[in-house]
Amino acid sequence: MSKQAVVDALCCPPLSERRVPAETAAALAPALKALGDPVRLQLMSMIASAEGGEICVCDLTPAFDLTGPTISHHLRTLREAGLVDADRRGTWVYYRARPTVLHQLAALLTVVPTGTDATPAARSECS
Amino acid sequence: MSKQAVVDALCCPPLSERRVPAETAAALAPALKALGDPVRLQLMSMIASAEGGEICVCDLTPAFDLTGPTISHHLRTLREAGLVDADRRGTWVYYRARPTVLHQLAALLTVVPTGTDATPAARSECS
DNA sequence: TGTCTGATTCGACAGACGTCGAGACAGTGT
DNA sequence: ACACTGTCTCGACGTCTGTCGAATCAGACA
Repeated sequence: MSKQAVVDALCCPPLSERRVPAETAAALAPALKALGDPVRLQLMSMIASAEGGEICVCDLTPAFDLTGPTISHHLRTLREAGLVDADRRGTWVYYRARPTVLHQLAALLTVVPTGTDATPAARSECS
Repeated sequence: MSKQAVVDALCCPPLSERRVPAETAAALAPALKALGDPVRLQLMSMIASAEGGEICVCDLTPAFDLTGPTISHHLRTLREAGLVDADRRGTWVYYRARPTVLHQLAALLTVVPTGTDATPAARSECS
């Protein structure tokens, strides 16, 4: 995952503070795109809000009116966007959120009060 | 724009605090999808960070290696997602950011420290 | 080993998306 | 009225996406 490495290396000036450079846009857009589907947004939320920090695919699949392969496809998309991580434990596969990219997106979308001045309060911590 | 009304009416429990309901996901996903393209992410940033709060299409178009119609198409997508507003003033058309949806997205993507507890500091103001 | 269950991959299909060129529309200025 | 400039709409194109059923892979357990 070389793209993942790029995402990890970038950091988070709010979108409304200065123009986001092409490379940052290219690196972060795939994560936004991955969350830009209602099913994946719910999946992401279920994973991120899961008790114990992880959730089994077997709990994810029945929550939607979709087939197993389709859910699997959406989970793969989230995985490739660097938003979640999976690991198999015995028969079941568990998914866990990766907060790093989520942090970056939240910081990017933070709106500073007025157009041009830099407000430090708007900056969330970033690796 | 009935979808826009829905977006405006919704509000912002962080994605990682509790599972986002299907209706919220359906309402917010289009905005994330709209930002999930590198060109549109840069356009959004240029608009949101513009001096005076607005920017002319004639300043947007030459910043990309794309034709006018293509930029126009992307701007329409942002407009339909409720992220920007346009108005024509004489020959030129100016675009302005709508912070409401951006606020909601930032709040949604905010990651609360540990899986289950609600942290009030993570909540940004929301109309 | 064989079989069963859970999850992923593969192949296919309809629909959506990003891009372009050509044409239409809106305002300005002659 | 006419021409010019800036922006948008339309139609077309190849590509990507979401979905499914069928097949495959990974472990568990007889």
